[in-house]
Amino acid sequence: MGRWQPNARGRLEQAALDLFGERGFEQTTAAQIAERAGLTERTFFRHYGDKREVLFSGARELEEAFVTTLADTPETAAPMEAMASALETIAAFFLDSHEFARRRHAVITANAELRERELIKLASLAAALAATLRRRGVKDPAASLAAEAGMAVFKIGFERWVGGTGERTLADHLRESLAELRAITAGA
Amino acid sequence: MGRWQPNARGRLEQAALDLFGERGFEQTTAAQIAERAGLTERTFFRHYGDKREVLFSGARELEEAFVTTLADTPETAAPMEAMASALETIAAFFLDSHEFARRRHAVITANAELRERELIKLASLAAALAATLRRRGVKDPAASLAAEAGMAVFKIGFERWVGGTGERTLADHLRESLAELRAITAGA
DNA sequence: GAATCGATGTCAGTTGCTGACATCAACCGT
DNA sequence: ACGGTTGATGTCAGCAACTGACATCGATTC
Repeated sequence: MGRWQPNARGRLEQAALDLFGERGFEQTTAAQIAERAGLTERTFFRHYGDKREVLFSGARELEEAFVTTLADTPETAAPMEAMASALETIAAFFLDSHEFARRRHAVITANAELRERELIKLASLAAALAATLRRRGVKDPAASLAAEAGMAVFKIGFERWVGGTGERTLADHLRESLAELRAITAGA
Repeated sequence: MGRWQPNARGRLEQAALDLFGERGFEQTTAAQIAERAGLTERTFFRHYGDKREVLFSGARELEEAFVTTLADTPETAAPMEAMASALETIAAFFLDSHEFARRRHAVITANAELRERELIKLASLAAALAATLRRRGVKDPAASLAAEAGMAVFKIGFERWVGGTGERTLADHLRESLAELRAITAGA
């Protein structure tokens, strides 16, 4: 048996989500989160660069998976075809997490600072996707725009999925949003 | 003559942009900005909700102008036609401000917290535009997607304009980005 | 079994930000 | 002309986010 309880990060993230849900993000101090997890405030800040980051540990994995998937699509696919394929694959990661995503999303949308953090994670993801497209030979501004368009589809589709009952899958919502974007931009 | 020097906000914004440029955002304290403007830290926080906000006073006006312009396009225009027209009009606001925009953008891109703030301003703008489109009878998710697509075009076009020499106008870059988005999303 | 390591704890300090209250020129009504 | 009100600012005390320096002590390594 180790000197400390295992899975410190997991305990911190669970405690944070619970406390933010109970009394709100601003009304919760880092010391309170740490205390509920059986740790100290200083340890909290060793695991997370700031108080908000405790809700975004999954972002790195999502970005990696997204980039890998996009990079693995056939070179022959047009930029938005590749994005569509990547979106399809990524949606599978969220198949069993509707309830968790719902709780987390409720906390985030209730606070402006957390929305800011969410947006910069999406922007970072868009930048990584644009770089991947460029590596596939797509020129700018096409690469950046395809990445931003993909993020717009992901954002809107995700919001509608998380705001729904969970009966329709995320992949479903993403396909619908992409089709809608195509219809809208189809003008002369 | 008043009891105080006039244009406190203007002095604070100028001092902030200068100091952030000289020594960086994090290395500048709110008290230092206030001091250079001949005011106190407390007064700084009366004018701006937080330290970052001093760089974003123009966002409200931009959003208002954007929304007004979009609302004033003929009801017959399709969503992206209306967005394109609004982008065109908004570009005129930036005709003589390339140098200022360049300095400000350099400061913002150099700091993650400032990039976060910029992103949430754009998100707020997108939400306002989506609401305006809905008021024109556009359904969701089309309204949200058109707004997000418009913001993507604005973002990419603005970045390319601000990173250029200023010879090509912002309107120019926006038209190019929009055309590129249309080309990309035109797939089956 | 000694040396090292790594996750955690302790403590003191800086900065962002806020509430409560004071000041005093300008303005307003009589 | 004069008393009251207003509004932008100043002063001060305090909390919470975050950081650097150093200590602790099981576990691991040689």
